Amino acid sequence: MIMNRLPDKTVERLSQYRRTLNNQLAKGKTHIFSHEIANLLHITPVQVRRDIMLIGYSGTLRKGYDIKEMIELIGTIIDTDQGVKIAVIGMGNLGKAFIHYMYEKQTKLKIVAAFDINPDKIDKTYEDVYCYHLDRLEEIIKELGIGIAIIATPPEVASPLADRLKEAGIRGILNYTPRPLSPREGVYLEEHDMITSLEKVAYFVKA
Amino acid sequence: MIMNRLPDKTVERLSQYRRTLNNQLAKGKTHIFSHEIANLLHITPVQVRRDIMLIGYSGTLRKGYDIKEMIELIGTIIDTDQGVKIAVIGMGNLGKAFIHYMYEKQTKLKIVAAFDINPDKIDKTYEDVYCYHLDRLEEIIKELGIGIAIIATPPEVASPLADRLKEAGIRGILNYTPRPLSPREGVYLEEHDMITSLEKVAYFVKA
DNA sequence: ATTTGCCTGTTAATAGAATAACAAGGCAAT
DNA sequence: ATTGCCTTGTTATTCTATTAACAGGCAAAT
Ligand SMILES: NC(=O)c1ccc[n+]([C@@H]2O[C@H](COP(=O)([O-])OP(=O)(O)OC[C@H]3O[C@@H](n4cnc5c(N)ncnc54)[C@H](O)[C@@H]3O)[C@@H](O)[C@H]2O)c1
Ligand SMILES: NC(=O)c1ccc[n+]([C@@H]2O[C@H](COP(=O)([O-])OP(=O)(O)OC[C@H]3O[C@@H](n4cnc5c(N)ncnc54)[C@H](O)[C@@H]3O)[C@@H](O)[C@H]2O)c1
Repeated sequence: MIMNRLPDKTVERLSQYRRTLNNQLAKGKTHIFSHEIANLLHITPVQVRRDIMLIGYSGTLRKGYDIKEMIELIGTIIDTDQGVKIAVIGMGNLGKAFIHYMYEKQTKLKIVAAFDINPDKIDKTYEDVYCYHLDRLEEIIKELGIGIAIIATPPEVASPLADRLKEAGIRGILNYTPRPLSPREGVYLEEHDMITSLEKVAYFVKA
Repeated sequence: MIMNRLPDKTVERLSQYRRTLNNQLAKGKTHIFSHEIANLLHITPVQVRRDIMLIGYSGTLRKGYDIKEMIELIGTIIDTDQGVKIAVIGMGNLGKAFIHYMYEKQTKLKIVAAFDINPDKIDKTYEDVYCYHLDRLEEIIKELGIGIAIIATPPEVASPLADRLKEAGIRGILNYTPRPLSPREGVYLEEHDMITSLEKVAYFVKA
């Protein structure tokens, strides 16, 4: 199947569709209509159908979409076959929350290592994830074949860290530090900051 | 100043501009050019100028923008005078990370209460934030005048919780649960899920 | 057998956001 | 004073995303 680069937002929704579909499958459903998916995710049915069109899938006319097929198809699009290995840098509250969150999730994404500089955290295992000293960053990334890094360190170190990560061969960074990172050639970057979200909510609440 | 509803994305950036401007002010700068702001945030100068235009501010021609003035103006737009009070529901790793993050930040946004159902967490203070039993949710929201809630509980309880929050008079919800909430009349909703972000990164890394 | 109703798939229209283009102002150097 | 160079402010264009519109098809009801 020839697939042009999908729109950003469609990719985000595919991830959500899959999660929802998995839930429905677990409940014993085998087929689902676009408006059912839409209701579960609180978006419009048209948008669901449009996204499905973009990935080249087709439902059957009066039965809707085959849940299992669709889950698998989404898998071939957003997963890689071998799965993606992830590292968390900074084992504070936030880093731990992420590891806890990903623990025992059935996705192809797997947090396989954590890094810190605080001796209290190093060489300990938190929910199956081993924490290494930051000095070993490049070594472990190579050894385990880690592709994506989540930055959850204090803001000051985010930028130099991103440089090291790029050099070490990391292909994608998820930055939770409030310090925005400059895009680096060949490294996909995604950022999120709570204060920005909160101030946005506050603004629209005020109006 | 008559101000139409600002675009979503502009509001997000205003929050970031202010943070950056505060940093620069602390370094002793008094004026700043659009391209300097742009570099610090890794966006384009045009976009900075356009946003500034939308809020009706003007810089001086060869000196750029007066940092102090601009910080104040952004304040009048996204802050409310009395500040906004915030509650965190769910004092797990994530809830604690948020409280820690907001602690001692100089913004008008203030986390003033936490709620949980686990006796180990209740009636304790974490970084100046007191944790109440969920039973007292409505009472405390009214008493303290809380306007925004951050949901960091297990996913199952998110939806009923949102109903209670609405009834209690909450105007904005920031949902960090992977369960999408349906919009509720009169309550501004913002959501973020790490797995979606990760899968998005994974997709674009793969391509 | 025909009609009705309800889905899908796709194209067309609209809205929203980012980028490009450029006029105008003023400082600095000459 | 004139020229050249930056920088702002704003309008126009392009790009991206969402929503609307509708043709096509099948199943069930009449
Ligand atoms: N985006 C958001 O919504 C959000 C929310 C909360 C916190 N934050 C940010 O996330 C970051 C982490 O927050 P937290 O609450 O977990 O903080 P924390 O202080 O609990 O954890 C930081 C961890 O990073 C470690 N660390 C320090 N320097 C390091 C280095 N050079 N390399 C590797 N590890 C290092 C520390 O030892 C500590 O374990 C902070 O930058 C904070 O501002 C963001
Ligand atoms: N969006 C993200 O990026 C992200 C990341 C990590 C975790 N999460 C989600 O955030 C939530 C919290 O994660 P965590 O790691 O802090 O989990 P956690 O288990 O550490 O914390 C959950 C807390 O909620 C409390 N709680 C349970 N039921 C409650 C109720 N009815 N009312 C109030 N409090 C209640 C528990 O006592 C506990 O303290 C989970 O839903 C998790 O899936 C989201």
